Amino acid sequence: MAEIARTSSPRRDELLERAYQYVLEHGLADMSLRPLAAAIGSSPRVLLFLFGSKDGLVRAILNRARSEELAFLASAGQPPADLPGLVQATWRWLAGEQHRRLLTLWVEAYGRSLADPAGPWSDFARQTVADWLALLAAARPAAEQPPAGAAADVTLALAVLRGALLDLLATGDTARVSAAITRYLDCLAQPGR
Amino acid sequence: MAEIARTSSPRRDELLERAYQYVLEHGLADMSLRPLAAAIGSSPRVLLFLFGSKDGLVRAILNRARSEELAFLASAGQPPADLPGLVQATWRWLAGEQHRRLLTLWVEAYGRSLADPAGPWSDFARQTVADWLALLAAARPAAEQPPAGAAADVTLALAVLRGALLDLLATGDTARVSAAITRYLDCLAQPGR
DNA sequence: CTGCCACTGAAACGAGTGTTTCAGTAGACC
DNA sequence: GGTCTACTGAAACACTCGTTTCAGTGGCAG
Repeated sequence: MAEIARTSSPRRDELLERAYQYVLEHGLADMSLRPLAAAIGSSPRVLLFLFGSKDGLVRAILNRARSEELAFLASAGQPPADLPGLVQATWRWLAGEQHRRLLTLWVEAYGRSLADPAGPWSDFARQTVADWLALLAAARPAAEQPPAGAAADVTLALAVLRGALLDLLATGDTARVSAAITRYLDCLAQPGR
Repeated sequence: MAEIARTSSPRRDELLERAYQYVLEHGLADMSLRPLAAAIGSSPRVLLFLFGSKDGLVRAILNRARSEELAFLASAGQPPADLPGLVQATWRWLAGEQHRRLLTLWVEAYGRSLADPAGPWSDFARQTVADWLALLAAARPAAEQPPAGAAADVTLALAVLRGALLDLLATGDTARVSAAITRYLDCLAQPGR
């Protein structure tokens, strides 16, 4: 009979946190229960008991990752800023060394989510696009900016940030990529349309 | 005794092409030899004989995908254009429905390559960044453009294209994402610095 | 003491994995 | 005909996988 996932419990929270750290270190792709359980001081039996199935565990880990992202988004939006300000703050966060592994996991999950629309990843990609667009769309509009074309501006800002992130994660060349962001901000600062 | 990979042969080329098509359809992540072999009219025995190992097969498939990308890059650079022209041509290619599956595979491989620097993917991410930067860097410079800052311009152009691609693959919203590209091109057309 | 509860250990199940062993077959070249 | 090369089929090997079964812990409430 299939195990039913516990919705929450101290032990579950603790093991989820450790599993999350383990996945940040080793990647999601070839994670499997026995090595993971051994590394975090548990057993496959218990993981299945607490999360229902491996897919349930993966979903929980992905949600854990997303919550870290959402925490930043909330803090970034808090003193309301205009679009350039948000882009700058977001890039500072994305480029931080301490977020490399989270963001690598993010790209991995994004890729799998696109390639395999079933599975525990399913809506991961669409969901994070929505999360980020929501943050940037909340930007305080510049005075002379007409609302028409705002969607394009926000989409462009998101594209710049994500594209730069891909480059940074592959090459580690912070200087070059940050210069590109600066160039984009110059562009935003231009007057007219 | 380990099988040695054939470097090339008619049969190998034929099976590689079919395996590539199969992977475009089903993704790389949970590809395995027996189902693949059955689908393309072969057997695990033969795939191992021709490609040496599963990793060898994956490497061959990834190279096959890269060669499709390189073919476009070569054609795109051929009548030398300036940066906006290249961006426009590249976006037309990226946004084409017929390239969706190739590009999805591309993102999946990119993610795995970042998460697992060993394995058959190893340098996939770094390599494609280099491929694309090379194309864009070959852009005919605008007359008044100083060479300083060219690297930033090229990196920004690449980031815009890749970020837009991520968005497009997840949402399928061609209109919104293409509008963002247009907005970027407007930006490029601005005079000054 | 008796239930109940969240949690755990050991072992097995059945299926699927990449890979190897052995034994071929079809065709070209001498 | 004989030999060589390219390719192939069937079966086994030695795993690992997610999951299940069964049999327990220790602690806390009544």
